[in-house]
Amino acid sequence: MPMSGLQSKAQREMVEATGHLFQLLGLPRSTGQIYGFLYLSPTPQSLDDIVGKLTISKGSASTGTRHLLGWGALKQVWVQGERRDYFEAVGELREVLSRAYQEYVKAGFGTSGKKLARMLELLEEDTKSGALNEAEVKFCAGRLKQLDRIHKTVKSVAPLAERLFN
Amino acid sequence: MPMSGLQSKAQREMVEATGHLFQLLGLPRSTGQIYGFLYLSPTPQSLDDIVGKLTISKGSASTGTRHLLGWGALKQVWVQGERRDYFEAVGELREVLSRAYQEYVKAGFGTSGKKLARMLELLEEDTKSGALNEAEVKFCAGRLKQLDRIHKTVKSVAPLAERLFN
DNA sequence: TGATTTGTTCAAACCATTCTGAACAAAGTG
DNA sequence: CACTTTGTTCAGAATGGTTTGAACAAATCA
Repeated sequence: MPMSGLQSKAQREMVEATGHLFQLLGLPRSTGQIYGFLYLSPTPQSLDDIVGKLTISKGSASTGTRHLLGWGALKQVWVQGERRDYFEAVGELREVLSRAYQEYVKAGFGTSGKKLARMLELLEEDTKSGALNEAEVKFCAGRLKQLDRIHKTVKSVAPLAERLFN
Repeated sequence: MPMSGLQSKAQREMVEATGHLFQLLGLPRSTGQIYGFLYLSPTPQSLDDIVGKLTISKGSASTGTRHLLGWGALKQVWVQGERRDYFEAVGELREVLSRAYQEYVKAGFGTSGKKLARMLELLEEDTKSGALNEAEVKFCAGRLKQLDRIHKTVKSVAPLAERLFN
């Protein structure tokens, strides 16, 4: 019985949604659940709270929270007189997203640009090694060119997209 | 020994890149490989060509090509005097991406908007059922409001993004 | 100091998804 | 019609990644 500890239906829905979203992004579902839970938690929650409310293992909770902390999506708060760590979602979601954008999307474009350049080099090699004849090389060069145009086009929206978050 | 049949290094790199990309998007790697292979193939290729060049199973090749066909990323061409099906990547990548954008991104935003609305309803219920007290509801409402603002902001770029492809 | 609480780590279990390959269906050929 | 070629389907194997839980480390307490 997952999430058995969650009284609020809104919270349950949120946990489900963020879990699903993370999964879609290729990240651990449990990490998303943790974020969703904390995002709709009015008060800071401890590791054990998370374990209890979401009924996930301590291991998942621990790695998940550290992941999110590093990511800047969570912050640790110390509750007076309490020994354990408490977590809450950072309020400024725009900043979190902005950071994510920088790290993921922008970096991604950098590498894909490099990959394109690399492929043009390899095409050069293929010409010399005779792996492709002249016509074939020409065809491939055309296709790569097309990719490059699209790459540039999409890249051109980057500065605009950045302004959305900042 | 995967991809042993590919002479061209550029093609090999492309196959690897598209395979990786698809995987990242949560789609079958082999399907991506097929697309990459055909994208840099000057001539149409048959199922058996694909099986041979990429050393994937016939099953994967069959389902992959049908997937891509339905997706509009591939087209079938009939080579005269040949019985088997031949495939080639569609030249207009922008159209493919445009379609993908429509189907994935736009649809995704639709559902996430609904999810937000649903959560506000549930918050209502939580108030009545007493699952959350007044202060808690207020807090959650604020957070959901924030999500809604972000949602609207991102949505506002949609028409602009669409123009990129069209 | 020994006992307790709390967080981390990691090997093994688990789960979901893809891939394979063989059986099958459909269509073509002689 | 029997035989070949070609594509599809699907049950089971393989793979990749997450989750668990128990052992461990670190810190606090008495």
